[in-house]
Amino acid sequence: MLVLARYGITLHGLAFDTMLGAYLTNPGQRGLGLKDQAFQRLNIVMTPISQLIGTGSKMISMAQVPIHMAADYADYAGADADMTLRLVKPIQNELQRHNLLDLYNSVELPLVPVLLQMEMDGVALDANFLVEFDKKLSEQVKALEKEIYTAVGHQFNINSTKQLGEILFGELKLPSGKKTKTGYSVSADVIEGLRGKHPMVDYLLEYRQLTKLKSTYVDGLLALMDPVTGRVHTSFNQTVASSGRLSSSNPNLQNIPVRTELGRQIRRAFIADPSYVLLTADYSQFELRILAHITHEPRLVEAFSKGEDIHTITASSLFNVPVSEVTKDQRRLAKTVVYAVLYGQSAFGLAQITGMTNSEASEFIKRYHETFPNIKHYVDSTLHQARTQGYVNTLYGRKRFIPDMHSLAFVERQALEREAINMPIQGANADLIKIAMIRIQHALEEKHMKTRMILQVHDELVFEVALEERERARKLIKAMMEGVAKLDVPIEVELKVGKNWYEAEPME
DNA sequence: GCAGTCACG
DNA sequence: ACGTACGTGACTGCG
Repeated sequence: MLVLARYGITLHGLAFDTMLGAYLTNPGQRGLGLKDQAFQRLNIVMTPISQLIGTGSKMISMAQVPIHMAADYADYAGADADMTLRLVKPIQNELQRHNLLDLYNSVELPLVPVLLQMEMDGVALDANFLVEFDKKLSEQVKALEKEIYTAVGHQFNINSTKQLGEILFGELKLPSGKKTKTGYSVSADVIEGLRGKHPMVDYLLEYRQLTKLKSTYVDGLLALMDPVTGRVHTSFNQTVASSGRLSSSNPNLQNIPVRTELGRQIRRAFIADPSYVLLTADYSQFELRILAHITHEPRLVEAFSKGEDIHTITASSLFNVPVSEVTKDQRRLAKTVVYAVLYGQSAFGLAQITGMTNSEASEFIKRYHETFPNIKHYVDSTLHQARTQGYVNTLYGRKRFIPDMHSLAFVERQALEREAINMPIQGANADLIKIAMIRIQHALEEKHMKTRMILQVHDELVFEVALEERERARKLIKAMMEGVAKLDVPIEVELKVGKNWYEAEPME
């Protein structure tokens, strides 16, 4: 559809997509492409495209194909069409057996043209800002390199984990901690523990942050920007994530920095066209609301229904203090505990990321389960389903298959159990936002509005809103996102608006 | 092409 | 004693 669109052809009436169908029957599986499916379902070995156009640096495009090979290409193209058609029935049948036809017909297939439009529209970037930011980062990186070399006494490749490990733990004899398969771990949490032990440590952490920003975000985005339109066009991948989420690539616009102030500056580069503004719409604590709905956990349902701050309530319970006396730190810790327990993290893991002791962590987890007893029941029944039926599913019937865990070692079994616990929640989140996206884009089209939906970041949608449509768009988006389904708890959406993604401020 | 690291929800 | 929260993608080094 994208290729045809480049030549002004709009494909209507998309009837079936074998890749999407195969994805729903087993979203954890690799090999959903035509060649793999033909082999799996029809036992036919198809010619790989690499046999015709080569691989790597020697790869050619269709336009460079020598004419004497035209017949081979005709065969190749014919096989693609033929096998695609032959796959439809078997995949349809399997969707039906798994009760996935509804999800397929009312969510995944209608989402295709929605994503297509988002990819084609793209997002406007402020190239001048990125170039200026790049200069600042380059200068700072250079200065940090110098400081690091001086502190160590000689030059080396700071980006090489091997060289860095040898210097930190060999040459400088700093206390080494974690190991990887190939040597010392030099990840940020390890380096963090070395603060104050050597002057290069602080420089190194800052160097890491700045080079990450420069290479992945500043240089990466500039390289992928269309120089004529000034926009970047991501790909939204619909058959990658085993939970039912989308993913984004080339560039990945679902991991633009937000957590640190410096990183967050990158969001200034994401702008709206003149006479437009950016509007972001975030589902507030969506996964927890879904958990409350699935488990009917009274304390959770009550808190959400009353519009209370869920993390403050949890903190009050965990620390046994009145709601009014919960500190910021307690609230933050409560939030960490909630997500840790929700996804099955161990006391050890919780202790690692929070800095508390193992016994404190296990005490928190215990109190959490006492406060919200239905959550334990959800975990137990989900694991039971995974073991007896071999799959878990979302409210909308999306399935993820969980292999038999019987004979597995403890660690592998635990990992699969956590995947099973997480999927119905993360997957329901994905189902719901997909439905909202379809409805919103249809409404925008129907009303002939200029506003366009341009990004999805798992529980957030970003729009480029025509100035004169601001109020209409706000109401429409809020109503459709919050009304996407009727749950046991209210669904709340927070809207922000601004001339760029960084400056977006609360509406209303 | 793998491993390590780090960015996001 | 071990290894330790789910789901992604991009960049760099290195063999």
